[in-house]
Amino acid sequence: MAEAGYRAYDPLLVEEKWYSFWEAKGFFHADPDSPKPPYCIVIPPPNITGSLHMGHALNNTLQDILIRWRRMQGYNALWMPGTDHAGIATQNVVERQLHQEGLSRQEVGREEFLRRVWQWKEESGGTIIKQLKKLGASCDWVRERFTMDPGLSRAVIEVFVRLFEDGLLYRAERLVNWCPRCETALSDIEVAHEEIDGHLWHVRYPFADEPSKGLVVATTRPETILGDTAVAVHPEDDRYRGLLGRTLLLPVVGRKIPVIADPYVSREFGTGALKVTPGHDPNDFEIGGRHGLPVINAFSSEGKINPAFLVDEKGNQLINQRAARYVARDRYEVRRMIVEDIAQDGLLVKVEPYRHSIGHCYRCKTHIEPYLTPQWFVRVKPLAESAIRAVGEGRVRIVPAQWEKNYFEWMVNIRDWCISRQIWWGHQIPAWYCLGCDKEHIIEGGIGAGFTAEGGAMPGLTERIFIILPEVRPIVRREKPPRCDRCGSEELIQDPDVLDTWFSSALWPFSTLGWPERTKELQVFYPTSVLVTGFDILFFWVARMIMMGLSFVGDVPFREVHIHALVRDAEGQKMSKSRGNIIDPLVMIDRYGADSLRFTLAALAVQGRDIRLAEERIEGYRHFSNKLWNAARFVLLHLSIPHTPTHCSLDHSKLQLADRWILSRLQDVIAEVTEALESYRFNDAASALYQFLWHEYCDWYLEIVKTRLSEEGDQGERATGLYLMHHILEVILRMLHPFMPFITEEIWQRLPHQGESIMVAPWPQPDPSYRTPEVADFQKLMEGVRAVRNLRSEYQIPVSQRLPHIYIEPRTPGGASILEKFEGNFLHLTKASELKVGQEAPPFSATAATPAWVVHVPLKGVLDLEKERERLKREIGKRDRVIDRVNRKLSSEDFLRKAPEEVIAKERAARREALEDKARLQQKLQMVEACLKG
RNA sequence: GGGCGAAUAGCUCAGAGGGAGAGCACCUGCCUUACAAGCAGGGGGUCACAGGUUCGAUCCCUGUUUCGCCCA
Repeated sequence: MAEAGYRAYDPLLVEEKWYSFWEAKGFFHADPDSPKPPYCIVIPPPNITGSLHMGHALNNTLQDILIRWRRMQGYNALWMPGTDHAGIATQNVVERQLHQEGLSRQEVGREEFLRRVWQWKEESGGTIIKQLKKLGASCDWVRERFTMDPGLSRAVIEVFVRLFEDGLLYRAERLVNWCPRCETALSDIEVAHEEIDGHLWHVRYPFADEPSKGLVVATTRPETILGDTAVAVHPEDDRYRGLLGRTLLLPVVGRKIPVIADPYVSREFGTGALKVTPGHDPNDFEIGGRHGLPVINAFSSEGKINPAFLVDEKGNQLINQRAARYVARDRYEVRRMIVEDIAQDGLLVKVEPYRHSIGHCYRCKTHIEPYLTPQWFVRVKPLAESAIRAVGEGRVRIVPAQWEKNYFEWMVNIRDWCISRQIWWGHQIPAWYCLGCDKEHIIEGGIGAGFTAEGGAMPGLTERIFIILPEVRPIVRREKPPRCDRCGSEELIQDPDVLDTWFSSALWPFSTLGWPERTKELQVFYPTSVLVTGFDILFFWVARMIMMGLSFVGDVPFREVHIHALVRDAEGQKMSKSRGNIIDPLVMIDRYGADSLRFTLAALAVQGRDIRLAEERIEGYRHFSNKLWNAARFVLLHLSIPHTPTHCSLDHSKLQLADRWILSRLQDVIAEVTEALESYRFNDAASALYQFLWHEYCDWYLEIVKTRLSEEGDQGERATGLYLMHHILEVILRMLHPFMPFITEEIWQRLPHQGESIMVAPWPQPDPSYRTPEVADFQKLMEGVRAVRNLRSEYQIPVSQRLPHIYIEPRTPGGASILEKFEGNFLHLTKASELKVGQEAPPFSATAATPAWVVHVPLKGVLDLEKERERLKREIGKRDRVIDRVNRKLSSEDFLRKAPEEVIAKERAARREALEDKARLQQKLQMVEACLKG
């Protein structure tokens, strides 16, 4: 007898082996010259700084399920993998390393810094790829791409230049979202708004000509007083009408500022008087623009106080002893100092607690500062229009469709996209500036581009630093031009900024396929079939890919977008390191195997609801892996019995009811699972397989087959049973493979099989000729078996104690013949010795009724009459409740007149059945009561 | 402030205009020739609240409450 394996499945022993096998065989590779129809998914590229978290695990499990399924269906399935250079995140990592050496990136210089980033990427950037392999991801790894690869970088430059040439790119000075810690601009969507508990400070701004009186304004940001250039009131606010045109003295600074009228001001908020800080608030910037107010940058790029704020209304520097203390201190420290100083001056009227929402950097959580700097922007509106149409017309289908609404909402209100970042790691902007003819707009010295903190060069700088003013005339080219077109000067400097990482991500579906080259891959696989992602990057990524794909390839990047859930912890909290509620997928894989983790995620992936994951769930699904493993062991044990043919074919004449039942159910399940996958209902597919394998194949079919295997019976029937239990298992394995690739391969390889691997075996197709109405008969028999088992359990008769007789009265025509065909199985499943059909049962027996049968189990000597009486009363009570409910319906004229025929018939049948049950049970009850008396 | 979603068994969640379901947990009995990570059986829910539509609502509509998310 062949070794059928250990009793409990151990994933660690097999997973790595099979992954290497698949990879070595080249099963992951998609050949563009294949005649098969293409199916393509591009991976949402994980950050090179990333480590596999549960979100990745879910996202990539779902993609792998789709890819493996389609591959088995005969598609030329390409899962395009790669990673994202993650500009800010990666730069942060390497900067931290430098700091540990006591260095800054400015000190080592751009070239050396980038060398170090690349070195870090080579050493650590592949971590997440290895982790994806542990998960079982069947990506075409030989095609792996990185957003900073030469090819992809070329695509980035190409798109930038074309956008510029089409007038869709511009460089301008705008109030942008600035992270003072990362020291770079961010786009609007990289800012996360969060409510925090703050204060509302009411501050009196004295009149210049009457300092004992003044105007009270309310502010949540007293530190921005330094940049105030006016106080605004609503033009129709009677309280302040007389104050228009008067001059106020700016607290702490002493600068003179006017009172102006602007309809933007809310009369209800605070005091109805608004301090206007055009340099530090987008709305104030607008107001300032309307009134020609000066804009003061009170902060440096690090969020510290800029000496430039010390100016009077004519722009002259002011020397103010007290205010000078603020310089070069952090904005929040200065807030405290200013509040103190204002209080000292008697200008602090009151402070009230106030909850408001403020922007945080999505990378480092630092409070965002609106900050006036020159940046590059994409004019997105024209691009968005075609992208809106693509979804509106269904050329891109978003699943579940509810997300389309969010998509439209955002796209319609889209604003220009700030794409320049003041960091070094990324695609440097292909724009050059001429030191010959444009010199007046370029200032040498300072830090970064276009802004300055303390001014002057930092010690140890190794390269020239330029401030490039908004008025500069950029020369945008695919390569560095040898000389200026305008003046012929060879002194050209490249824009020091790099592009938003999402700019290169937006090109991912076509840049990875070789664009701008017209590659075979692009022809075959573009548009890709589906994009699988979380809703958190719908705007960051999905929308932008649609825009870019339409503009540059002329077609949508993918035909469908499947938006899946976010993985939360058992309490519904977002998993995060700071909360300490992380469930690490790698730990779970080590503990339970990748298959169990994958199956769990698929089973919980319900559309439109987040996943609450607890380790117990994964543990629970490990039991499912084990169940599968043991079912396979059972099959293998019997297949290896000597003289048993393992390649026998199906002899239809030998099929028994149970065989026809399981075959019929198998066709249903194949259809169900396939259909669920087609509509991204992973949970439905998973639970259909779970239910079928465990509760139909194992609980019933394998149990039934045992009777045939243990008998010295008909060799043909025995062979059919062996064949079918193998066949059904093999089909289940193929359907489970996309969900649980490792265990299914391990079992499949042990079973007699054709082909090299289950991962390239065909996906099963339902065969309607196996469907049979006898399924209903089988279900009746199952109910009969359950009725007997229930009586057994009620009377606590152990399975080891055989029941000598079971009496069954069929209640439906043909019942006796169904039973006859099933007699042997019935006896085996109930552990009984003899079935008596249609005969009167002896008096001391327990009775139960199902729709098809009345079952009596003789229990002379065991039957507790008192107990049986109570049980029968309970059963009768159940029937009474049904009769009551149905009678209420059937006695309603309206119901009889308006309800559909089938419903009425169904109710009538239910009543008839309940009444019959009740009559029989009552008869039985009378007998029991008679015995009790006698 | 605007928008979206959710509320069903102790927990996590499916579900459908006509008999309330699953998994886990719980209770009872079982080492029945694959599996105790198992087998068999069982208890348990005013389907958030209030109205409306309907012969019939847990499901559809309206409102309320609570919670979550997104945007401003």
